[in-house]
Amino acid sequence: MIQAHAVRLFTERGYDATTVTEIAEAAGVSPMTVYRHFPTKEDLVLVDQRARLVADLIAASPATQPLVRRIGRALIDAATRLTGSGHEGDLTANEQFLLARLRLMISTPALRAKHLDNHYALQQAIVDALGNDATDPDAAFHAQAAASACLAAMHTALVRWAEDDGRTELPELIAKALAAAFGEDVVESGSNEAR
Amino acid sequence: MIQAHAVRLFTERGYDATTVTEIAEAAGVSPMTVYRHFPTKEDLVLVDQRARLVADLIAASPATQPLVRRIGRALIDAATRLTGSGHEGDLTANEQFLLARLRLMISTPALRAKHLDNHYALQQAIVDALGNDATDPDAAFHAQAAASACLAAMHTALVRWAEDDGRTELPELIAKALAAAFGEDVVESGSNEAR
DNA sequence: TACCACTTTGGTAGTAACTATCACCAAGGT
DNA sequence: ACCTTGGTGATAGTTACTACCAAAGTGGTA
Repeated sequence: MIQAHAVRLFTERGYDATTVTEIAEAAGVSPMTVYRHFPTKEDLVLVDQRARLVADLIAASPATQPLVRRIGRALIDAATRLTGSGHEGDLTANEQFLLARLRLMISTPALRAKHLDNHYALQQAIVDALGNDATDPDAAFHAQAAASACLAAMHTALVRWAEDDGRTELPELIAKALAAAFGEDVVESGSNEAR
Repeated sequence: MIQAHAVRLFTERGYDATTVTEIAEAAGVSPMTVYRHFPTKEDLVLVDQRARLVADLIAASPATQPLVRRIGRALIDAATRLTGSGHEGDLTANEQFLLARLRLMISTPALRAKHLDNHYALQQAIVDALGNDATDPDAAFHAQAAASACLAAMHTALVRWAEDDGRTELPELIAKALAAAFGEDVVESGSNEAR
C-alpha cells in the first residue's frame, strides 16, 4: 500500500518534489514506518525480486549451450512469466504498475542509477547460477562478461517497452535486443524450460 | 587538488565515513568551494571525460563494419590512450590514480550506481556517434542494444583490471571481455584509427 | 597608481534523507 | 497475570546539498 501511494505521488508530482513525509501522510502511517519497510526512498520504486527467478531458470538450463544463449533464454522466459504474456489489447494491473515504475526508473537519475546497480547484483546471481568452475578465473571472467552484456541488452529492451507503453510484448523485445547485440542465431527459438 | 585529497581520504577511511567538510579542511578550502567544483560527493571520484574520446573514435570508424566491432575497437583504443600502454613493470601515477578511483567505484554502492548511470550517458553518445539513421526506430534500437552490451562487457574488464591491480594491460582485458561476450571474431586484430 | 568588470571563494540559513534510541501497543503462549 | 514478539511511533541528531548574498583576488585600461 505504501509503495502504491509512493509510485502514484512520484508520477504525479515528480520524484524529487515528493518527500517521504508526504508519502507517509498519503498512506496514513508515520515516516518511521515507511523507512522501516523501504530503507531508502529509491526502494519505494525499485523493490524487485526477479533475481531469484532468473537465477533458477539459468540453473535449470542445459549447460551444453553457449553462455549467452542460456542467459538470454532465461531472461526471455522470466519476462514471459512476469508480464503474463498472451493477452491482447488491455494491460493487466500488474503490467500497468510495472510500467509506471519503469518510467520513473528511466526518467529519474537517482532511480536509474540504483536500478542499474541492482542489475549488478543480478549479474552476480546469474554467474553463480551458471554453475561454472569458480576456481578458473578465465571461465569466471567469461561468464561475467556474457552476463553483463546480456543484462545490458535486456535493459535496452525494457526502455523500449516503456517508450512503447507496453504495446509490444516484452519477451519479444528482449529477444530482438539480444539478437541485435549477439546475432540472430543466439535466440532463434524454443525455451530452455523443461515441460 | 581537491579531488586528490578526496580520493585519498575515501581510500583511507571509507567513502561514507568521510564528510565533505573533512575533505574541504584537508584541501584547505571551504565546503562551499568543494560543492562548486563537484556538484555531488560522488563526483569527487567519478569525474571522467572519456565520453568525448570514445564518441570521436567511433565517428571516425568505418561504417561498413558491424556495430559491435566498431564500438568494441573504439573502447579498446580509448583504453590504450588512457592508460598509456606499452610500459612494463611500474604503473604511472595516472594509472595509480585511476586504479584508486576504480576500486572506490566498485566497492561503494553509491559510487557504483552513479558510475553505471554515467555509462548510460556514454551509451547515448555512442549511439549518436554511430551516425545511423535516427528516423528508423529499429536501427536505433539495434544500436542501443549493441552499445549497452559492449559497455557492459567493458565494465567487467574494468573490474577485472582493478582486481588485478593493473597488472594486465587494460586494452587486452577489454578485448578478452568482448570476445567472451560476442565471439572471438569480433575483435580479432588491428585498430580502427587512421594512421 | 587607481579604477573597474569578472571570476572565484566564503558565510549563513534552510531543506530533506536518513539513523539511533527509546517507548508504546496488540497478539499469543504459558 | 506475565512475558515475548512484531509492528508502530516520537524525538533528536547527522549530513548532503541549495539559495542567497558578501568578500576577495585577477586582469585590463587610463
